[in-house]
Amino acid sequence: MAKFPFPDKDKHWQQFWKQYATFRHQNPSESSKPKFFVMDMFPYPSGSGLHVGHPLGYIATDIIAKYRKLQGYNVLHPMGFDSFGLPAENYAIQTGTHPAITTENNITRYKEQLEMLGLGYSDTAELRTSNPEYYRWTQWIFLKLFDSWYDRKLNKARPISDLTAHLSQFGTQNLDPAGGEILSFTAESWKALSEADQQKALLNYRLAYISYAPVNWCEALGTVLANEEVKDGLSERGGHPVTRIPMRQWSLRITAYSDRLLEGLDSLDWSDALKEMQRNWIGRSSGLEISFPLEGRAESLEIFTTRPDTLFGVSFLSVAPEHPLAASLLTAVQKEAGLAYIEKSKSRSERDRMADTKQVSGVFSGTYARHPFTGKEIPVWIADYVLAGYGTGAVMAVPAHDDRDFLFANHFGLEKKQVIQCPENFDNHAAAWTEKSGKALNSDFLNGLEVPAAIEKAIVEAEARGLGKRKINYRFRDAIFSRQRYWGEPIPIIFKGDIPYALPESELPLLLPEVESYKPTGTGESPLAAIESWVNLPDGSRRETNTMPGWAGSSWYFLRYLDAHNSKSFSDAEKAQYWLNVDLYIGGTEHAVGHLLYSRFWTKVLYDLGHSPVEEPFQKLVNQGMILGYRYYLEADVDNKIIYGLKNVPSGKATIKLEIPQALMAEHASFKKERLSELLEHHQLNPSGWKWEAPDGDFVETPAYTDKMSKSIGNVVNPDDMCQHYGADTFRMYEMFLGPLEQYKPWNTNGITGVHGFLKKVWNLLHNENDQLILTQEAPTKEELRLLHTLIKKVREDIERLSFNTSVPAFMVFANEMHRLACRKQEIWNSAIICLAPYAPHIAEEIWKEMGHSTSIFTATFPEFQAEYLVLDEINYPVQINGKTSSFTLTYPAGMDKNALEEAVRADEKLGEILKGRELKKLIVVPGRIVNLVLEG
RNA sequence: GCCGGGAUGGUGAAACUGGUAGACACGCAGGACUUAAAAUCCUGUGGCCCGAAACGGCUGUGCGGGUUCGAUUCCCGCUCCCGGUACCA
Repeated sequence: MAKFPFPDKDKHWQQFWKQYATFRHQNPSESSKPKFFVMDMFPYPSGSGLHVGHPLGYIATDIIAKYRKLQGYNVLHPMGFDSFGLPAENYAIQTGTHPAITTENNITRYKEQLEMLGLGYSDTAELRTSNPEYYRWTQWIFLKLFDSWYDRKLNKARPISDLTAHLSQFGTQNLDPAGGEILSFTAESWKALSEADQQKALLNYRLAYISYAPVNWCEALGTVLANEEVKDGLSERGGHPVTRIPMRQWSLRITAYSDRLLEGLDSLDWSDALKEMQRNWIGRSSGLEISFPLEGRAESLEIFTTRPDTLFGVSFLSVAPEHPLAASLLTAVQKEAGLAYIEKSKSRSERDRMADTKQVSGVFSGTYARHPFTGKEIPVWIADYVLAGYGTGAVMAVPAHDDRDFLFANHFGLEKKQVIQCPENFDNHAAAWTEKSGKALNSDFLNGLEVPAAIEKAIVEAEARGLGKRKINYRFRDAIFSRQRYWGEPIPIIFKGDIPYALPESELPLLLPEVESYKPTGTGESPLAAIESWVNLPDGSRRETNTMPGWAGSSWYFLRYLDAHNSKSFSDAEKAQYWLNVDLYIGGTEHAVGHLLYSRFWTKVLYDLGHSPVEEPFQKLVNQGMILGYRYYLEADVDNKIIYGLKNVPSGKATIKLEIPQALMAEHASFKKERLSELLEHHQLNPSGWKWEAPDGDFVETPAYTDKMSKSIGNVVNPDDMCQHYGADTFRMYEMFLGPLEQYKPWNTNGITGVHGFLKKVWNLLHNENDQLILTQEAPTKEELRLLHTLIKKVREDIERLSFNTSVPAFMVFANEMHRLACRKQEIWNSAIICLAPYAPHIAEEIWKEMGHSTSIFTATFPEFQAEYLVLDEINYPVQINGKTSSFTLTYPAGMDKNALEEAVRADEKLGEILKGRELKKLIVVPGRIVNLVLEG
């Protein structure tokens, strides 16, 4: 028998591809082929390397890239590294190793692993975000954001110079910029402002602006923490308390793009789930903003509601404790209780407030407002279920038609007035009728209208009477764009006094300076602040010491892939025109509302400013599922006497459950038992030296739980081992075979032998005992050709719809059939090996070479993969069933008429026998296979 | 709570537009080769029933209904699981 030479040969082909740059893309000027741009969400190179979960998406993009190449496309399939980030910085704090060194080592390791899997990337496109040649352009884009404002009239971003020109000519007249405060100037008053005041005003409109936002401050560590570093209000490292304190921050005005980010989703080929996540995150809701005049005061209280149809059911107003008017609303009688409540709300962390959402709390302010329509007195309450940050920070409460208001009214015994008809069987004493259906009643001019019509009418009426206006609110907030950290892109800004100025483009890249210590400064500023010589400039101005957040570099990297070494521009316009947008992007759902929203935002800004030919970066996006690791537990009933270490143990028997490491599952039962006793002791459940003894002397293995693979859980399966043992091709195919790409699935190494066996079977069929390829020049039979074309069709269709898992069985069936027929015909196998190449590139290359080719299989184009091959037509085929006429779709190769097809079916040996002399009533055929056949009688 | 997705043998799963449910693989059982093992190959394998066997019958895609000549697929009502999100007015 032939000796299957894998994985031994893997390295050879990986070297070969590298040497000949097989997977390097061609620039538009060098190629007349159609383009295909496919990419993965690039990794952060962590210290622990890849586990078997990571490559899932990488293998999928690699298969489609190789397939497109064989199809004749100019393929760009790049890989890069998101190399700024916290772990390397934290490691630097602990060990003093420069993050650049750690990062470099990790990238080296990642690249080795990626190469080991036979993944073919375009070498000239590789990038890393921490490279100055890269972050130079990240800084450049930041400056573009800083130098832009959003014109809501034209619905696009424009240079600040346009704004200043308008201001000095017309003031704020005819101007509708997205901004923080609404400012108003005449041309004269604008020109009269000092330079500093003008700059301050402009900061209100820039797409990158300064704000004061709360950060996670940890006093004990003397540093600001990222959200991921805070667990349950304590720092992840050390477990010190964390408080929220406001700090000067850069923010990006992403909210200006809310509507365009929403609308853009419609044109994208993304999953509904993902689009929905982004929609929810943006959280657009339209309604009415209306003012309630306050009794005996000049001010009014502005509230926002999405249910203006229930206006006549208002029984009180609620304002957030942080509302600017909250304290001033308190009358003398209510002052003490009210202030105490406001104080208490302040001290409660956001987390605490969220934790007990079921708890109703609030206090009456003593003040009344007047209902804008009825003039009725409405009490004003202060309640922490109202969020200061959303809408106006004040709401109208309609207990009969809102759950929260209902609970609140119940708790404080406030009035509930029904204004929307609810079904008869609905008990409106037990709950609020919150459905947006039913007719309005007790509602003056709204009576009799259905909810949607009533909403509309109420808004129109409020606007007509000058009481309020239609308003759209977003849950979405502007994106905070600074980190008080070292290992990130320096922000290219200089402060003169407290006014920020852009660093001149000629001074980019602003290099990240060396620091003596990576430790936080203790003041909350980044370690950069400690470098006096860097921060202070000769003219007395100071540099910004914040750095950019992790998502800065990843928001535009797809643009850099096209032109990774351009030192003149961030990406060449001609190349961008040719390559964009990305045809397929594969990555995890964890980036659904972060990276994917930010990169859409940046792309839109660049598009508005004329730097990007497309408005949406990623046309088609697929979320690959995660590969999970198993967690094993042993479960046993034990006597509660001996487990007093556990809390809340019920009397009598109790069940304990202990997690045990994966490696242990393979061990002998008696060893496991011993080990369980050890674990019990380790967990101090058995301090009295009791020996494990379950009633039947045994324990129960619970069904395995699955969880993310992580080093700390110890359920990581390493791709290196898999590749060493079975070879990269087996591993690649097995990862695909495991199940649908999008699905979450546990890794189970057991099945891998099936895929391995298939590849060996192919090899053994084609080689003799002396490892020589034995192919014959015989003409293939009809059956062999049919099997081959079934395979080609299946592989094509599956890859086109990204269903890689169903292609693998097609290969197996084909191999089994060829084995059965002992088919070693050159004509058949030449094509079959090309089909196999995207999945098992190493084996395909080896056989290809043995067939006498001197160049890579991937430099070939395969006509059978091209569009015009196997074009199918359809006809409607009417049939009589039980006297009724139905029609069925008949699919057949182009150029073949119905009669010819039926003839062909009848000509089939077996079918001919069955069909002889009978009428064909129904026939459903796909090429090569009859799906359904109904005969008379 | 709300939004999205899902449930098919012992296991991972397939079935593309409603058309032979369970392809393919793992596992298991039996067999061939072998002194033996490994490797390789062959056969069987949803459940139940009849039968010496070939053949055959019934049943079966989470549960209950419906549409249809025909439903894993479409519709209505449930149960459970997974993911996202949450005092967003």
